[in-house]
Amino acid sequence: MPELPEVETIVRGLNSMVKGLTVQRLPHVSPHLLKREPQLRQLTGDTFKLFERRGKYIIAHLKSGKRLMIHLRMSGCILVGEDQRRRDKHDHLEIVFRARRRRLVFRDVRKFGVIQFVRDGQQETLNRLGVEAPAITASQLQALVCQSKRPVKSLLLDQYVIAGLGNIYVDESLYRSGIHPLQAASSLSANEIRALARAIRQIMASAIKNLGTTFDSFLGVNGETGRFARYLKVYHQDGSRCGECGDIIARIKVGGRGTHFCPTCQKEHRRS
DNA sequence: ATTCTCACCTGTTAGC
DNA sequence: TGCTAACAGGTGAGAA
Repeated sequence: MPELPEVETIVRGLNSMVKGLTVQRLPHVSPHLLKREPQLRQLTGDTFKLFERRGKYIIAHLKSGKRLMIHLRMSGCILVGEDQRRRDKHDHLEIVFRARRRRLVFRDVRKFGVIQFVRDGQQETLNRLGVEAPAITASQLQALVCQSKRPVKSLLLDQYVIAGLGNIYVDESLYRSGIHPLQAASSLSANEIRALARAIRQIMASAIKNLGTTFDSFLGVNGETGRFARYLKVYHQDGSRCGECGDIIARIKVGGRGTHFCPTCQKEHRRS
């Protein structure tokens, strides 16, 4: 499940492998992508000028002035290669470039991924996204948590509050800062807010450096796996022992999502 | 207004 | 052994 570090890894790969290339043809565009973006074939003849990331969105700037927005959701991945790979049943978009026999494939087992041109509605979504997770400061986080009684985990997952965090990195950030996922956001102490902001920045930086986390399916554009999985302390570690205290990592549901934490290191408390 | 729940989708896994 | 049912999860629409 690509979160910010995985998307950042892909964007860097695209800037190194696809930037400057012109689309020659689209040998394959799946109906379900066309349903979301009927104009997708307009990519033909256009040139990718630059790729950037906002939260978990990939934004491709085209020579025509159009911008293409890609969200990988659960299982989307982008693969770039030279060879004539045979088409996988989960490939939904195939782009062949004019130069260098290069081709790009968008593969998405669960079909949640979205590719569409940026129009007013999409621009509005981008505008509303919260502060970029790798850059969040304690004072920014303070201003965000004090307004909400939601469980801190739910708040951190809200892309319009903080952009880029998903289930893996939220669980890891809360563990590193010793905060219980169900703790009400507005009840966090000043120390906890400082620790949480620092944990988010550190974990984002480390995960980006390690090319993301491959838990089951994430791949970079070259097909390489992320290396951050080896540093996971709680995510999908339920039943194992906490590296700090030896207690058993627990798993609960928060906002409908699997949530992993150490019952000893992350205690819920009444107020700040 | 804010927050929660569910649908979307399909490969994997648990359970009978 | 073989099958079915539950599960995973990011987001947005609709409900509470």
